[in-house]
Amino acid sequence: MRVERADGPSHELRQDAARNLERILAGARQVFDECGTDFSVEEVAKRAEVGVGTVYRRFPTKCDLLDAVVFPLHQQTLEIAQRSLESPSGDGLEWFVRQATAFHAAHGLPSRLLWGAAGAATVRKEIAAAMEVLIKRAKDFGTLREDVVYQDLVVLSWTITDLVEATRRTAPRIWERHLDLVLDGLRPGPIRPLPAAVPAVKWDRVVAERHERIR
Amino acid sequence: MRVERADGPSHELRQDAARNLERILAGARQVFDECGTDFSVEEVAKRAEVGVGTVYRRFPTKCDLLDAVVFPLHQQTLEIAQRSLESPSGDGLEWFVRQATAFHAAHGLPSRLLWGAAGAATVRKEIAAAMEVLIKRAKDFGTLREDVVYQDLVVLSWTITDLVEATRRTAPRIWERHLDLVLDGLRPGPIRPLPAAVPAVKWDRVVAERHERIR
DNA sequence: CGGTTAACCGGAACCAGGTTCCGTTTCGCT
DNA sequence: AGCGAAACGGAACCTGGTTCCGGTTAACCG
Repeated sequence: MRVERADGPSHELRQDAARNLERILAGARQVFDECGTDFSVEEVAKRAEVGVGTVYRRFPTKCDLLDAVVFPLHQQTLEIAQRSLESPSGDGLEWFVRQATAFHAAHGLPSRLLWGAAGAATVRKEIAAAMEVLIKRAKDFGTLREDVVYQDLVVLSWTITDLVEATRRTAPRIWERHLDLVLDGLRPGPIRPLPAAVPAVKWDRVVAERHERIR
Repeated sequence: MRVERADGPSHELRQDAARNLERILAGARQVFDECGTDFSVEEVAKRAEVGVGTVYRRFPTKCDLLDAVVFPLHQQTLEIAQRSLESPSGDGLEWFVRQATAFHAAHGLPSRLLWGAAGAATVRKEIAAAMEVLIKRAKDFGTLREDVVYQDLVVLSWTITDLVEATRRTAPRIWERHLDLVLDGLRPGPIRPLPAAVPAVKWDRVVAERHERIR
């Protein structure tokens, strides 16, 4: 008797409401692209040519609105995981980590927000299942330490995506060097050559960009 | 003829002003301990038994106030760096990274804010100098790959401190395992045993804590 | 000491942005 | 056409950072 959530209306929307919902989503995507998470609900309403009240009936909070905008990204990450299962070789895991990170780097959303969004949990579980398979394969093929567990890979992805976020504007490829380093380890031994480091002249800008100030 | 900044008054403060400055700093430290970066200036003023206007004359913005509170942490990190120079062995670098991370874990400030604070730049340079020495020694002693550069260590510290921040409440030691992993690498080979992973029952909470929602 | 004044004080007012409220309008149905 | 539920819009509200300004006071001078 009452519509519960924006992501799963329990009854048909009235024609005008449906039209406005589309407009709101379109406007939100637009504003989000421009401002990232700093987008203002007022601005979204303006783009959608709608009152703020209308936005808020559909999305009770700014956070819900963000969830809706972000929703497709979960699905796309899952698809990367599934694609990396296709070849049964041992490097699917590494391929997945690289692809997923590159994909993440391409859009501007902090991974904490991406995976904290409502509805992310179920997708996360599916990705986890895929990763367990990838991990097993990598161990079988001898490309991964036996004592590494799923958790470690998750933590690794957290650190790498945080790095991506901090350096997107100033050194958008630095995460690749760091990932290579983590895969091989910092100790001397049988290693592959690393990608180039950031040129010294650029480094100060990289540092400045990562260090933020409040508000 | 005009006092420029709170961190370096160019003339003596009037007695009442000096007293209030102390109170404000004390209050700010207190409130910051309780609320982290969400502390409100109004609350600081209340603790200091002072009007907001008084706080704002001393610290033109909330950010400046935070800088003042955070200032001692820079110095302490530098001291860790200097202490790790004392022994001329090859493991000073690793010791420094571990100590500095542990120190960082002990207080609640995101490292981006810590190092973005005004006045951090000079300390950073001193720490960098120390790290260059530590890196050289580690390479000479054969405990560090030859192709690793200063930048890599900085990036490593960024990722590890971000991890610390994300897991402080739920898995405050997980960064140690991850650091061990990064030092040795994820590939099979001559490795040392890792610290335990997070127990499965706890893991969901760790994940939930890291994934934040907007506002 | 009283007078003078620049420095200082407090808190009301302002502003921005998220959220709520409610009188008005519109859709969908009979 | 008439009716009620659903939807609309935007003014009003709230929180928290920041600014403003009339009143107060420390410090110094005659």
